[in-house]
Amino acid sequence: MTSNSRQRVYEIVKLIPKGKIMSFSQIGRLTGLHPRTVGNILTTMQSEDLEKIPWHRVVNNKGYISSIKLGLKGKIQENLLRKEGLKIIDYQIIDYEKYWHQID
DNA sequence: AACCTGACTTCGG
DNA sequence: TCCGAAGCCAGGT
Repeated sequence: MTSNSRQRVYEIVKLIPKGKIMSFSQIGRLTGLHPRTVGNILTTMQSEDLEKIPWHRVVNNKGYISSIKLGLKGKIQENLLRKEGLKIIDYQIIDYEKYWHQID
């Protein structure tokens, strides 16, 4: 079910602390969804959810802001992450390995 | 039911 | 190390 998967993804993303990041594949493992599906869910978030869920803390496996493909949203994500103290050059988070949020 | 698509990953050269 | 191709599969049409 779509909304069911969506809620599972939201629950995980909500757990990411400020200044930390998670990858699509990490979230995929925790929710049992394919990483691409996680991305699909995040692209189709309603504006009401965008305010409540720290969607900007989700990046790809290489610490790259892949939402740049969507246009403006990518720039917004970059700005939000910078506000949380991350250094980013050309949508690539510097030293991204240090910022993974691990859930065991 | 079949086919298409994508905020992804992995692998081979 | 860097790129492109191949694999992936849930959702939408």
